[in-house]
Amino acid sequence: MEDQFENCEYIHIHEETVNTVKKSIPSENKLYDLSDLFKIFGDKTRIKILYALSYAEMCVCDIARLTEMTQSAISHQLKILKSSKLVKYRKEGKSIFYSLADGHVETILKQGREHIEE
Amino acid sequence: MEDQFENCEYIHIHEETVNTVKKSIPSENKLYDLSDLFKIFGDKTRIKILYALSYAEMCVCDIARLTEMTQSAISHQLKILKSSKLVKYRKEGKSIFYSLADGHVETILKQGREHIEE
DNA sequence: AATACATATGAACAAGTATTCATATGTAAA
DNA sequence: TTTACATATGAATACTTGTTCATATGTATT
Repeated sequence: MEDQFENCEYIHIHEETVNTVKKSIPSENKLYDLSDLFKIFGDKTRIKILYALSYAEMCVCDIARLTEMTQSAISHQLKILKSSKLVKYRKEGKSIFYSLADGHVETILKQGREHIEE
Repeated sequence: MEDQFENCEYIHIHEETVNTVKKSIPSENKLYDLSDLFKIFGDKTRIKILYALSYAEMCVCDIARLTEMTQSAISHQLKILKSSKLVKYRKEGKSIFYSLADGHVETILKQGREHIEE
């Protein structure tokens, strides 16, 4: 990683901009957590699950059939969605019903959709 | 992909839910585009670039130094951010100044941050 | 035209990840 | 306490992707 700036002349006007911005951006840890969160949304299967749950709570098998994917695949994905607190669940007999954890999910989906639909 | 529902008994109450939800969720193409968009946010380097540009327009070299990464890496990432219309740019002499393309970026970042900070 | 700076790009490698398959765990009914 | 259903999980594979390295293109200055 040495000489990483070999292409850049840093005796110029933007020196100050870099320093100011460097102080303003969130910490490394926060950026890490943020990108981790958005990674979750970066998969078609998970997006589909999240959209589905925005309309109704559903059990694993329902989601499997809706998405036409295997029960195993959905279960793996739900585990990821659970661990990032995007979905919550409740047990009822043999079934487990999943639903969205909070309103941020829908807001994020909405903003994303607005962006691509322009 | 045969027998993908072998674990599920579909002679039960949720039949109707599945059908209703199936009609409500966005099309495959839209889900694909959406997940593609969020993939962009799912990388620490790109998140950092987006945050940086939310404070000031910057040239490639400035961003490289700010992030302490190579010019090449940043250039590759900017290409991705350009092609998904998250950043725009203007030329000035030898430099190219990048900035955020629209307000959605900041809204999405803000929502994400709210989610992880709870 | 030649030089120097700023940015872009292609190929290759390393690291991460979504799905499948087989199987395990949990839960209720008989 | 068997049996059947619902969900979870570990390992393996195939696929994707971020960075590096080397080099190319673009742009101004001399």
